[in-house]
Parts: sequence; C-alpha cells; structure tokens
Amino acid sequence: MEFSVAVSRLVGLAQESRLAVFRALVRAGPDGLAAGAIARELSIAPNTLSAQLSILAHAGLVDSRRDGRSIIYTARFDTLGELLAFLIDECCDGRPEFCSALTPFDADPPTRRAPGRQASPCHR
Amino acid sequence: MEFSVAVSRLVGLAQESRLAVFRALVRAGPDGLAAGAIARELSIAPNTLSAQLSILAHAGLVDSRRDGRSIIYTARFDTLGELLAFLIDECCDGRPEFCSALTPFDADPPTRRAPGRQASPCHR
DNA sequence: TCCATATTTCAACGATAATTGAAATCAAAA
DNA sequence: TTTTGATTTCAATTATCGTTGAAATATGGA
Repeated sequence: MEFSVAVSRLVGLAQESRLAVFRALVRAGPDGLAAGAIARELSIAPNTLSAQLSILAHAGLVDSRRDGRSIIYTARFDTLGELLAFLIDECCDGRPEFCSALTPFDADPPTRRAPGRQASPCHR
Repeated sequence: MEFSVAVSRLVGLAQESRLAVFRALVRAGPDGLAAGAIARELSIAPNTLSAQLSILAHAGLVDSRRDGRSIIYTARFDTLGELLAFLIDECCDGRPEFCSALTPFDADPPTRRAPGRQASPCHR
C-alpha cells in the first residue's frame, strides 16, 4: 500500500467519533447501519456524522448504499486488512527478532472476546 | 487497550512526517536513531521534528535515551503490537466470517520484503 | 401533489495542530 | 572556562479539523 494511502486511512481512524463509528459498523457486519441509526447510537448530530462518514468513505474505510430513504454504511474489512498488513510490514521488515512483540494476540485476554488466535510470528 | 489510548496511538501515526519518523525508527531497530540523524534523513527542521517526536513519545510509540550530546529514539514494538491487536479485535469480534479479509498478509507480495508469514485467520 | 423522513451540503465559527525563528538547555571538546 | 554541537522550549503564525445551524436534496407515503 502506498504511504500516503496508509496515512489517510490512519487519519480516518485517528479520531474519537470516527473510530467509534467504524467500530459500530464493524460490529454491525455486512448489513451495516443507516446513517441515522449511527447518529442515534453514538449521539452525534446528523450533519456532523455525515462529514465524518464522508472522511471515512474517502479513506476507503467504509462503503455506502441507498436503501429507501436511508443510506446504509458498511465497514470495509479488506482495506482495514491492507492497513494492518502495511503496519506489520513496517515492523517486521528485516527485523524478525522483534516480530514476536507484534503478536500479543493472547496477551490481553479480558479484551479478547473471541477464542484467541494462535500467536503467529512473522518469521520463525 | 483503552479506546482513548488507541485513538492517541492512531493520531501519533496519522501524519505524514510522524509515520515516516516511526518507520525510520522501526527500520533502525533497537539501536535507534539520534534526533539529528532523523532530521537529516527526512529533511525536517530539528525543532519541528522535536515536536513530532514528543507527540510520538506521549503516544507511547517511541522511547528515548541520552547518549552523549545526542538523544536516541527507538520505536516501541510492544505498543504498536497492542494497537494492532486492538484493531484486529475491532474487526474479528463476533464476526469470524470476515476475519479472513484481515489476513491478506500474502496477498500483496510486492510490498512484502520478508519471506511472508502464513495466513492466520482469527477463527477457523 | 403535498408532506414527512433521512441525509447531505454549505458557510461560518472555534478549536486544535503543524511549522517557524529565536532563545534556552545540556553535554562534550578545546 | 569558553566554545561548539545537539536538542528542546517558547511564542507566534498559519493551516487544518470538527462542529453547528440553516438550507438543500432525495425518497416514500398520504
């Protein structure tokens, strides 16, 4: 992924309400959520939310489709995955000995609600 | 990881020069780089860089130590790992069917310089 | 058609962030 | 101790960001 694209995706997530919006969309899954539903759930003014959603959309982090009067937003898992891959690359590249620090996926059990994935170091 | 901590870490990385600084530090490994060396390498004014480094440090993304007249900065792999774990949690939680989209670690070979890790879906 | 609902657009405002030049601090060398 | 080099701090400026109220657009129902 291009450096500047990574920056804009990070910018997309680097704000309290936008990260909350994205998280809500991730939790909602492929059905997504209508803009109004998000606004109510997170207590954000509709026009403010619209601006944030537009930033998320331009960052490629969400998609939208119209359904009747509503506009349904969904999280884009593929681009989040690309961003994660970029960040992992940044760390692992040429430095195998530190990759272990990048896989603490079972190090913080309370916040992990899913039956953990096994540690998967970038190199052995 | 706490939500607000995740936001501040993302803010730390969500800026052109800060992401470049962090990347340079990651590549430099545990030896780190002196502030001046970073400034020269990235053509950033020393005082501007100092402000950015201070933001990265407060975000917990870099450490610093004095060595003679220089101040050596190093990337913190542990906190980056925590941030990645947080983002992965956000996506995988309760939605196993989309986790595969989060592990395109061998999907973009040109940008991966290390002998790829195997795909490791959050759930099977 | 007229009305109500859902969302976006626009302009303006206040807040926050990034950059700059000058001065200050700190450590090493002369 | 004076000087040089490395980095930070400070105050000021500019740019960018987030929010708001009002108006505009689009859709579906009466």
